[in-house]
Amino acid sequence: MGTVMPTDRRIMDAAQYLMQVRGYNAFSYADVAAEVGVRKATIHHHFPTKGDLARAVVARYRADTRAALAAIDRTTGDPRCKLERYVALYAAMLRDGPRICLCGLLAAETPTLPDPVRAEVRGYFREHEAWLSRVLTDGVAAGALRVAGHVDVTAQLLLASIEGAMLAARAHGDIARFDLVAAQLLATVAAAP
Amino acid sequence: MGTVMPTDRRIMDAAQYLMQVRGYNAFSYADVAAEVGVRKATIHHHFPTKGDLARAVVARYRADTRAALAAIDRTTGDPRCKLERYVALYAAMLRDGPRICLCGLLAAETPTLPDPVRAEVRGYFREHEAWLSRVLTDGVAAGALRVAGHVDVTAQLLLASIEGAMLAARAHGDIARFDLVAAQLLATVAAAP
DNA sequence: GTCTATAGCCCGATAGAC
DNA sequence: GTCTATCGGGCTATAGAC
Repeated sequence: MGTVMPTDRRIMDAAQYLMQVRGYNAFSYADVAAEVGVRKATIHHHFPTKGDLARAVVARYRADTRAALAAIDRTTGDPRCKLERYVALYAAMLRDGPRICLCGLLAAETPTLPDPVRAEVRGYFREHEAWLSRVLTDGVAAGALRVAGHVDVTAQLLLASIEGAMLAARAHGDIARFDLVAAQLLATVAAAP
Repeated sequence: MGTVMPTDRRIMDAAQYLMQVRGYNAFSYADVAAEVGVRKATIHHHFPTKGDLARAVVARYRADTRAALAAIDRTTGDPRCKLERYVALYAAMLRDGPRICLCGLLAAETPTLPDPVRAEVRGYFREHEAWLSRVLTDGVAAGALRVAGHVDVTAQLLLASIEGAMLAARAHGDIARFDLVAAQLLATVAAAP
């Protein structure tokens, strides 16, 4: 039957959840240990320092979302459809508990992060902006999208607005706001021609 | 000659700076005390708990920005000019040290905030969205602005995008990105007719 | 209103038995 | 690889002298 999930994966799952809810500075080894059902020392065995744990979690998060982008590319060729699926990734996250984008939250905490974690977060932003930029470029070339201004800046605007919309939804305690704002964003910034 | 600034104001100034850099969960009474040049007990005398201090700081921040919005309304009647000045408020904050919008950062930390602080942050978002909504409504009525879709949602989009652009600038360690993205935002979402 | 001193707790991290 | 036990330190908050 189903294989038991290894301890280091269960630790990362718990740590990711806690970080998406509370951020880097407000979760502890004790929190993770309680969630997983092991002792703090066990976590230190797998991830010696808190920075090590956070770095591993963000690196896996990047890899997971990279795979999600590849899946989108494989599934559809329509640029507007790609952007809608991209937004849907974040909407699903919001709907599944009080979580927001891990890298959006960590971006806010940038000045307090260990250097390796900061580097991973920066990589996330670069990577997603590059993917969005490519989708926009293809869409414009194919005549499927209308973009005003530079494509690269528009890609940055898309990511920033999505991250900001998650923040605002959290501030209001109203997840539905994200869907409304994101829909308006796509309609305005990457409009049909 | 110049009056000496009262201790409680100096405490709030230091606390606000630290909160805009590190957030609620990563600043301490010891940090504030060191910055102000008093002992921790002195801060507890003026603000008994950390939640009291944070609430007072956010309430003052709201009042300050409310005054800034009123100043914009007094200075110009042109809606596009108002929006540009609004963005300039945030750009000035970013340029003046590693700070971002206090309420954007606290929004990310929402689940860990004391209730009164959370309420103040929520009030900030409501208030600014309402002001933006009014500017957009006036601009559309006067034929000075072109807004696609609902005005209220567009106002929410504007605020969310600005907050998100500050996050992205922080993640990249590149303040200049904010100005580019914000300019593109205004040109696209609240375009000239 | 500011200070010294300290309580009581939680933190990240380590040592060493099993 | 997981445990018990603990270290050293920072945290919020309080008591009480001046």
